[in-house]
Amino acid sequence: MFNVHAATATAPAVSPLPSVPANALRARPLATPAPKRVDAEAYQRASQQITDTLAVLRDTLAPQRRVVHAGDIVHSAGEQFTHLFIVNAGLYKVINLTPDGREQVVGLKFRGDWLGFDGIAGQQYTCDAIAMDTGEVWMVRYDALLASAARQPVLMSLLHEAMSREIRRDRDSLMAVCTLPADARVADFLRDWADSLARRGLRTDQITLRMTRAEIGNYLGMTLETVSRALSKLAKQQLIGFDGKGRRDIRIPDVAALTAFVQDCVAPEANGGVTLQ
Amino acid sequence: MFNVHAATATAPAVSPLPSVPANALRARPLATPAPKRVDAEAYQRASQQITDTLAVLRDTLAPQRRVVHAGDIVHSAGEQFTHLFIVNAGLYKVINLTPDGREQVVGLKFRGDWLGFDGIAGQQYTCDAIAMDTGEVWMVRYDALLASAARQPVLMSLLHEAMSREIRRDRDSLMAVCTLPADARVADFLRDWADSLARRGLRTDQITLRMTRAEIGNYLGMTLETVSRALSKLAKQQLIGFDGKGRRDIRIPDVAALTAFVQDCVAPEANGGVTLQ
DNA sequence: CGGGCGTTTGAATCAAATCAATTGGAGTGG
DNA sequence: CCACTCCAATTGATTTGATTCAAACGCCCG
Repeated sequence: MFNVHAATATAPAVSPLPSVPANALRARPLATPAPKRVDAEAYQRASQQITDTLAVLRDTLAPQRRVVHAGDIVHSAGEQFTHLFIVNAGLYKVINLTPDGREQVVGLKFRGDWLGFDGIAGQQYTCDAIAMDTGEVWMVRYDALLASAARQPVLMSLLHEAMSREIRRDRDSLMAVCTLPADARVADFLRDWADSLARRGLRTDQITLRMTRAEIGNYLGMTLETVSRALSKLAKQQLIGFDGKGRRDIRIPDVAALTAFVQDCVAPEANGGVTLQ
Repeated sequence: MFNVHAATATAPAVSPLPSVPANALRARPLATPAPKRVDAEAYQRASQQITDTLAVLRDTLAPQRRVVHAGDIVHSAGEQFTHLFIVNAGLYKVINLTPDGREQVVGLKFRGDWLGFDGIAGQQYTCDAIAMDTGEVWMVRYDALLASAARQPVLMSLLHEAMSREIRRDRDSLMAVCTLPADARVADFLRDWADSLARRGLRTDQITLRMTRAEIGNYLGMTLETVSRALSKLAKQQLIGFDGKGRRDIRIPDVAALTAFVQDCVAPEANGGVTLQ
């Protein structure tokens, strides 16, 4: 893990394509600490956008609503693909399975996310989607969705954007697993969770993980002991705090500090920060 | 890495949903060595399907063709999203970037794959797609594609299936990185590559990696030295062989043996195989 | 022929997994 | 209410797999 070797060690190769230089993005200065108010506005906008999107879907599709409780299976691997599911409320884990018996949490879904995209290609779902809490999903027959979308282009856009976002997010997960050490991965996981909540207009200073350490570890590619140690370390540095009786309620006083911690793991000497071990 | 702790340690929770039991798929016997002829037929069918799909896309979209050479940039992160790209020939790497400067190969694309899905959501690409060899991509304006697809539903299906496949594949990558030790990951990488070739009607006993060890390692989340060691180990066990002058032409006498090697890494004692170290 | 790059291989080090012991709640039943 | 069990979580000791550091080799190309 934590590979420092360069990835793109290929020849410069003058490109005939009408595109910006390969390293246009890399050339920009690192660390982009945007002002806090802008973030707050952006989050509020994102939250409103999710609400609006759900309203459109509800009004144009009149989806079948289904209330779920912790442990309920929304769809499972091997099952015939018929529906896509839109998360209106609750929290869901997506579990992938391999023929040889390995299984892993490969995604977590919140309000506004969709479930079941993996089923489109092969006519059957290739993973389990399980509710981790009481919630509500909207069921939409895929063929009905296509029919509606043919008449209402906005529906098609929403669908494509949701799939596109999922592809992006999966890639980010892969990157986190491949390029961050265990501590940073846990920190990034919490940061990401808080961010997901923020973009849905929820408070981020207090999050409730509805997962065991084993599940978190499975998601992040490490053992439960390593997760526990990482959390303890973050707590010792005051980056997180444990609230309530159990150790699943986590307080995040400053999300930006978590981000900084991740940064520091990536480039320890770059930042002038004191590495208080 | 190589987490053995159970992921789904949640309460059984009787589900009101009309779905198969959670562990219906897991209960089935492991190891599914399908007869070889069936595989060959399936591969041929897959190959024909890709060819047919490309023919449909060519005929209905009349896409702009673009010849590329090794190192050419198909699209790059930050660039305005306008086109999707369909790979007609060649091999491409997809490189993801983070604001803090990390970069990673997050995907490899072959004939029939699409490029650029990540750009749909935010109106700009979030990664670089770079040709690793001479090839040809077909450029399709996204808005034009939507317009055509509105009239030709088959186009829409092809698009959605391609996106769905990508989501699946990304999840499988994540699983390989999270649940397999380094040696197995390299073996799985080669097996997957051979499989990709086979499904495109190409020979699999002889593959040419157009990547450095550093790039392979970056893709698989390990260092170049570890990749090299893993390859040497596989070669020592006759699972692969080095052809030609350089060490990038790899001969795979028996793809099934590679699969068995991966299996054996996952469940060493389960299989009655002799663990010839 | 010599320099540069990619690759291999060995030895030392380190981060994370494994093994093991203990703590702490939540739930159950006397 | 308390004793009991069960499971999640923490923490420590040890092992191990992968990284890091280092050296050498082979190939391509000027």
